[in-house]
Amino acid sequence: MLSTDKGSISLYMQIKELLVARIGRGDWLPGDAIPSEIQLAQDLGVSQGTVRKAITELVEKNVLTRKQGRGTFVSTHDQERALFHFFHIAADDGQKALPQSSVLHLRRKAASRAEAAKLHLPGGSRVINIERIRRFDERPTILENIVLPAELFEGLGLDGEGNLPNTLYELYQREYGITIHRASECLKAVGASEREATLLEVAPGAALLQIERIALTLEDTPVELRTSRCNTAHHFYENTIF
Amino acid sequence: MLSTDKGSISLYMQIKELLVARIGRGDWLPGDAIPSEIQLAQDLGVSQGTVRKAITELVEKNVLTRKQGRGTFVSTHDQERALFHFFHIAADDGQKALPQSSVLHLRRKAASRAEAAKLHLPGGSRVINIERIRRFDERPTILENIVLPAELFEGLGLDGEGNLPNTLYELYQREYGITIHRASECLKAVGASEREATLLEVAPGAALLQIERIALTLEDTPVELRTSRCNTAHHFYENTIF
DNA sequence: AAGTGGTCTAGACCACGTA
DNA sequence: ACGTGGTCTAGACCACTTG
Repeated sequence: MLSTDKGSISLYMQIKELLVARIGRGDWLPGDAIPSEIQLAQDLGVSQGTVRKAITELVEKNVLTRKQGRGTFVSTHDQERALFHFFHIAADDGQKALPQSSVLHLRRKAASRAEAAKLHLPGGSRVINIERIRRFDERPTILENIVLPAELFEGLGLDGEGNLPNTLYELYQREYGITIHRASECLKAVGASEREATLLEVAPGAALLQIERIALTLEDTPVELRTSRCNTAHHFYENTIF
Repeated sequence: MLSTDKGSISLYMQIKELLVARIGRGDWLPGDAIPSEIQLAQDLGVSQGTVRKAITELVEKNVLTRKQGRGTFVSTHDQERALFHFFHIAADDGQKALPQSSVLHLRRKAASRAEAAKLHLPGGSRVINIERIRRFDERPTILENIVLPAELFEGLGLDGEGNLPNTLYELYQREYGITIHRASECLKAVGASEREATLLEVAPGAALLQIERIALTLEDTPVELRTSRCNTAHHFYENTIF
């Protein structure tokens, strides 16, 4: 099981990988408690400190959550996490709230070459394409275009298009067992097209903030492409550099 | 020195604060080695593991850098750090390089009300204002407007305006003992003014990416305001969410 | 009271860099 | 050879949550 050979990687690293593998395999679902540190230490034949070090690094990566006196749990995608971890738009007064979403269309299609490449799919794979508009206080502010591998999200949206929840990442996790752990975003300033201008109620050519996100699972598999175009007249994208 | 009372915070936290205080005070300068873990443990009357835990958290915060077999050092602002930690603009082909900078003007003035508030200065304090343009391959791409408290950066730029290095954070650290540890950025898309359009060689009203940064020291004191307006026709702002 | 994570110790041995 | 950080152990006690 665990290797203590001279050339092998450290025990706590092996334990980390083992835990990640078991979570990825679904042994423990988001929200479940994993065995206690002492229990794991006995099972694996190492000391508690070694298990603890492995768990500590997974807590730092947001994979696990410790609760003193209760146990260690697989992290979930609650509203909190969606809001503070993956949603970076705030109002000019500093207030942060999730906007209301309404779906403009939801359809299946063949992936474009660029989409297939970014999602690591074979050329011509089927994808689900969602376009939705997000409003703060009734004011349309963000236009989102989302692309998902159809294979991974089978049946999504087939029960009526408008039935999607506001926080999609909760849905991915609950219904499809897919947990988004990382994302990389590319931001540009672009001019609004005629259609975008109409939908976002701005002048054609007005400056919009474009955010291209690739969302990844724990194993770094890309599973969602999301392009947002955002009217930043009364909102901004915030980023903290540590 | 260290308190082991019941109500007090944990030993390793106290050690962390002590180390931060000594670094802030200049006991060890950036690039210096701090005493070894064993040495510190003896001095403080705790075990190596406790010192180690304190140091580990400071390494994660980029305050210290460990080098196996050599020691633990106060982090420095080398080019690497400037490039990968605080500079988030990359070319469309993914290449990342620091642009060349040229100063448009450097002057002293009274802080505006907003500037004073953001820098936590008393109203009407003197500030240094730098405007510079940054070019990738001769193409003007970023217009930067920088505001610094004059008190902290005495004498900056008085030896000829154009003499500033490309990576200012290195200068702040080397010449003024000020190390930038954190920054918070607010991004918007804005239309180019006439002047900006001329300088950046774009059409007036063209969409520019505006980045407002507040840079902070280890003690979370704001010491620099930087507003960048960036032509994102061939570049983008990248952000990774963990 | 029992079980969990959180802190801390004292010591062992390994891997690495320097002299 | 020596000193540094890096890993690991076995055990202690504390703080918190739950039955």
